[in-house]
Amino acid sequence: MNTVKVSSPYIRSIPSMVLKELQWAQPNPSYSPKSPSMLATNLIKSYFEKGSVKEARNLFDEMPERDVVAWTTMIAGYTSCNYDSLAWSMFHEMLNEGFMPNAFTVSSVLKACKGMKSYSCGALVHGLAIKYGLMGSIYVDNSLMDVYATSCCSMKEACLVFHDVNPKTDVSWTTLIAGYTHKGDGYGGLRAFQQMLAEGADQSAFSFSIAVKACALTGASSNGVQLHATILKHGLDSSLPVMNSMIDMYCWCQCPSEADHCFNEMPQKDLITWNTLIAGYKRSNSSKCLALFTSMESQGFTPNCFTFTSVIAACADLSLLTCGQQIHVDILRRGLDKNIALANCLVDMYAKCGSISDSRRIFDSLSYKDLVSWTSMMIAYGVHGYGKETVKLYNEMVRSGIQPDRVVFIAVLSACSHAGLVNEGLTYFNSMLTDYNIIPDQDIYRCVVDLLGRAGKTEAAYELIKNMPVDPNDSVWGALFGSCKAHKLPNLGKLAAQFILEARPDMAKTYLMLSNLYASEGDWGDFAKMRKLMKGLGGKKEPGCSWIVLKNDVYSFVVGDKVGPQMERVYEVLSMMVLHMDEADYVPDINCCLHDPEDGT
DNA sequence: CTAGGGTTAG
Repeated sequence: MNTVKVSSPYIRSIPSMVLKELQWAQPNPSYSPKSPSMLATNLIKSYFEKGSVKEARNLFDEMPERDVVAWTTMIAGYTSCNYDSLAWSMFHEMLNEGFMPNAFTVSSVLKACKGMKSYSCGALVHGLAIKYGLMGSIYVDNSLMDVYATSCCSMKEACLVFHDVNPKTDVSWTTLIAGYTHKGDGYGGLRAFQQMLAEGADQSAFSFSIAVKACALTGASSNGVQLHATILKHGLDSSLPVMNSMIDMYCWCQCPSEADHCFNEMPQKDLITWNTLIAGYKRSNSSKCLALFTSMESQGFTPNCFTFTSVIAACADLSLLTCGQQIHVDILRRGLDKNIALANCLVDMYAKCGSISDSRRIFDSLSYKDLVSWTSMMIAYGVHGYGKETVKLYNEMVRSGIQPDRVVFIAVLSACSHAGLVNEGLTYFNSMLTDYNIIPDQDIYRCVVDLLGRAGKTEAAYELIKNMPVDPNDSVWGALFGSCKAHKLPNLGKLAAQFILEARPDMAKTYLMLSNLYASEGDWGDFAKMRKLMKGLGGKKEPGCSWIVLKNDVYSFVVGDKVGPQMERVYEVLSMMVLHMDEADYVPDINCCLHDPEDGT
């Protein structure tokens, strides 16, 4: 017999080209299918590999006989295409039809549990793995650890599993380190990495890249520098993930020249290399972020959603509306506008560049809005002073079934405080505590103190501070100080200022306001003391600046600017504005202005 | 025949 029997009902959905391949392969004597479904199983796998999920499913549905391998292929295939819940229901169906899962099946379905971040699914499979005697398979153990690390808030469960893995492989260690690191616990990740070294486990590019990521999270470069040396010693600097991680670490640890050095020395780069450095510079030097973006295409790299989110955020930081609009066009041209994270970033950019109607247009165009979309739009309204709109949006969001988080409450509370919606704000604060069990942190307290303080309820704000479960930080006291200043409560103000200066002795603004307060009371001794302390800070305080974009150039101004292009014209316009202010009987409050008493500016 | 870990945004 030299042809494949094609009478099986499931074979008809196989494309004729593939059939030819199969017929050609058949005479090969080494080819001996172990089960009747093997051909179909291999095809299912290749369908998944090229993303043809529907075709894979059709073929599976038409198989007259399915074995555990076919089922496992379906489960693993769905997961590899990010259809984790479909993988999970496949597993259910398989059990219902009486099949016994093997180690392959269990590790595949555990990967689906990880994708769903489902602790309960993971625990259920854990139980089944014990029942079927599959614990002890290194694949099962490692993937179970991974599920627990991803789905539990602590690493306790993952560590319990890890403890019993024997022998531990570099995969086990990498999974453990990644568990801590992905939770944001850089020191936990580093501790696990050190333990791994102490136990003499094999080191790989995998474990190094995640360990370097852990260093990035700690924000201190000392560990990272040591790792860098070890990586060079092991010759692992040829691994892109390792070096990309290294660039990221140097950026997070404020070592831009080291990040540049790694970047320039890399003989090969990928898109992630570029994106990592671009994202790093977005946080420290937005102009350089834009410059890198401009040069990446000439080096043969095509920007993606990651690139654009950084670049759009850089435009937002620099308030470059025209630049942001041009890049937005680029995003539309490349069809990336459906990416939700990027769209959220655009909402933020337009708001920061003063074009709130564009923010709203993008927000409305989203077919699916996530928590960040709602938050971005609420913050956009908030900074523009549209408190009522923020509150409206909050209510809409809750109605649409999205659970607000800490950041949402910061947005709502600060919007309420700027719009004078005291009672609404307090209602949301209570709802946050009782309906959503969010433990208020310093930022939330600052918002509530500000809410009360702006409304003139300074004493109530002070009472709240006194009853805080943790020691209030300088920004909480700062909110109270602002209220004391606005509502002329010098004694409480002095108290608040003392607390601020205790935590932040570098706050020039606070010394100034405090000295003005002493002056108004005729307390010239304390006045002089404050001025002296302030002078001691030297030029540490960065002056606030304004700027204007003309054509493609940004012109920025600070107080007392004497040189610069067309400065005479600037001062001309300035004096005209002062005239207008006088005409409108506007008396500016210069009490909070920073000025140098020496030269009278 | 079927299974595992790492890097970039928000």
